[in-house]
Amino acid sequence: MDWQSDNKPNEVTVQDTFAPVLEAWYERHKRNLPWRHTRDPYAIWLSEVILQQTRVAQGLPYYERFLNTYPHVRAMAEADERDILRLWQGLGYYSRARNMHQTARQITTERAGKFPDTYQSLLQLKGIGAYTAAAIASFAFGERVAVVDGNVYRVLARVFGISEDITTTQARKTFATLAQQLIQAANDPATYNQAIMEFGAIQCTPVAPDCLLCPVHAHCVAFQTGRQHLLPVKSKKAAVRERFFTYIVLTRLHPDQGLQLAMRERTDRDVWQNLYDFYLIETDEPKESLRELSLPENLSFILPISVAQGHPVKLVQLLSHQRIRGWFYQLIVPYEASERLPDGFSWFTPAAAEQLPKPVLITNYLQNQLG
DNA sequence: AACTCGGGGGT
DNA sequence: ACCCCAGAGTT
Repeated sequence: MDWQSDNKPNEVTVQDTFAPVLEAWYERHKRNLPWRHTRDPYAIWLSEVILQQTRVAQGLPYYERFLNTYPHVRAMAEADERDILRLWQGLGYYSRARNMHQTARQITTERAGKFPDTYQSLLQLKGIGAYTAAAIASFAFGERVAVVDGNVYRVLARVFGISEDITTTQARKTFATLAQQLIQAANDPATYNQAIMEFGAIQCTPVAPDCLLCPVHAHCVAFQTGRQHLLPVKSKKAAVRERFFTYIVLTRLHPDQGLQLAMRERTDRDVWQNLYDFYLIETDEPKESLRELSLPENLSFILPISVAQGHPVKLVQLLSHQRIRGWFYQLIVPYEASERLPDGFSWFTPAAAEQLPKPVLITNYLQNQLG
């Protein structure tokens, strides 16, 4: 007997008991997380943006640093985007930080710092999609709107035996509709939303779910049919793209400030937008030396008069969708010629470079070279 | 609907 | 290796 079986009129169905059971489970098992002790929509919004596609353990220190640095939305609005990105450094998906900053400014200037307080109005803001709007609306304002995140897909797919491919638009509708039905029976919408996500994170885990101690296993289609490991169904992703980055690390010796590095902001519509790196030549094949490269015009002046420093440093950065192999050549530019840098580049001391937002690959290189 | 956007942790 | 993570924006 599963929870999809026929509902007779005037009979308590499992759809009525699912939410209260999870709420009860939550009160016994919930973790103590800082954003669960506030109803400040700003703090909740911040936590939700940080936690998009990010594990709690990874996001937690960022949440604390952001809230300390920018205690309210106006403080974030008044910050420089560069400092926001620097604080975000290492979290990935940097458009989250840019959109968050834009939304902070909009709320500060157009709404006098007051957050929208409904699901629909929250949805209008940059960086707030269906999940985040539901999370803020329920946690901060008590609206009865169901969150649907990766945990919810997994829990509902298993308990209700739904084998639709969760990457399809049709399946998203199926799960959203079911989730919205289930939250109707919740004692408290905010608690229920927290509960189902916590349940997915702790009990109904992707691998080796703890079914024997699960409070709903008697009604779980997946458990009753031994299909826990087969649900949810998710089509495979595209292969990882291989990229080859040759970095020309131009350096000079400033008479007063010592060593400096030439860096620039990445502005292309590509990975690491608005982060800083070095002069980059990308090739579609690995290049074993500088001689194999056809060097661009804007290096033709500076390169021949510069002095290469030994062997290149080789580092690999693995992203979810790309594998970037970086070869770093350090060159020392004669100080007399060092003002003629390619467009967009400026000189930074190591201390100044430290303050710039950078990809992890670049941070690792600087760490290796400068200690 | 398909693609793109990071980085880290678990198995 | 592969999978997943309190997803969203763009094409």
